Amino acid sequence: MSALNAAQQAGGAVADTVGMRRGRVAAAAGLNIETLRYYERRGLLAAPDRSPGGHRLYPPETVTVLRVIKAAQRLGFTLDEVSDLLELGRHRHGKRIDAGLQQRAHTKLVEVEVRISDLTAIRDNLTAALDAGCDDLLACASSPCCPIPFEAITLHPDSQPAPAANIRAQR
Amino acid sequence: MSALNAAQQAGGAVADTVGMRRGRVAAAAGLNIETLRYYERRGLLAAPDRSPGGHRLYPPETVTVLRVIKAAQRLGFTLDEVSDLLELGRHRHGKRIDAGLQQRAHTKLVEVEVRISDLTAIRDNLTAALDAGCDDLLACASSPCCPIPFEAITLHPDSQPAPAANIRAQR
DNA sequence: TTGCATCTTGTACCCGGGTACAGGCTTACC
DNA sequence: GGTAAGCCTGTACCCGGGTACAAGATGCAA
Repeated sequence: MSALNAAQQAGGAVADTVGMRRGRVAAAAGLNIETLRYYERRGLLAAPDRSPGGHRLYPPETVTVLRVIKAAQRLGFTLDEVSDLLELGRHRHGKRIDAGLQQRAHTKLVEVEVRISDLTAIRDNLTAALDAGCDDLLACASSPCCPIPFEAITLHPDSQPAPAANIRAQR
Repeated sequence: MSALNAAQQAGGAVADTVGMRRGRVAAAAGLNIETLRYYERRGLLAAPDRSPGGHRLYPPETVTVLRVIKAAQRLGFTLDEVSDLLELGRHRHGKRIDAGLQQRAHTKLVEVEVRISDLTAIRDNLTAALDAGCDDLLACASSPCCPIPFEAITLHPDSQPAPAANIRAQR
């Protein structure tokens, strides 16, 4: 990278190859500018070269890296996991020691499937409550004919998943 | 509530009807003690009567209320929504002004269904990546044969859901 | 009456994933 | 060479749902 940027600064003909500053990269990847600095702090994004005045100058591939990070997040990986995954990709070439992405994707797949079946159960309960015409949670809790499984829910707290059926807006 | 507790304190014969203290209620409902105080702060749990020394004395129904809160959370409602729902139940009796639980359950059901279809898409992508033998995210991003839809993911950030495929342990 | 469990309060911290802001410096363009 | 946009740093704050802790008071049983 630094060799590349040095060459670019020496013979910089095309604007894009000199290096992009934060704002441009963020706009190209559809992210908030601050997010770049945040990813750098978290170790997801390598610290880029700097201009003589100290401004970050990113190579164009950075946009791809950011897209990959977002894609992996979409697949359910946390930023820590994404960080591992990228690191793994970097060191994998030549020596294939661990199972890497394949193995982790499989683990994640199982988690996602659990989450889906959990949400499906929730959906069924909501549907049942609608069909039964439930109108008051407190009344339901003491009515034997309400289909909401209050006991099942509170007596088996271990199976309690993230209460994340709620949708957050885009960030 | 306070009338009830006053009556209990006056004629208190059975131990349970005098009022339960935080620890007992929390244990009975399977919650951390601090959670009771937290729910009181959030307005989910009415402030109970106190002993002469200032200790909270909860009526036994409180355990049911807590179970209901947990059940509603499990159905995907946030604590703010649960709070509304309980309030709604309290004021609904006699005058049926708004659609209440039915309407909100329906709204929530739609949200849950969106979340399920979203997770299903994620699952399909993970499966496809496994089947294709993807090994390196960065390499995949520039390979036309990788099934992970990097563009779809990054070009339509509006459809981006909560990155909540990850499972948190029980709380 | 003593001793210990349980309670009281306020306040701070945890998680993950960012976002915002102030005060000063650099860069780009005219 | 002037001016505005953009960037630099550190630090604090946001969301939701809790959890932890310290110092002191109360409650209950032996």
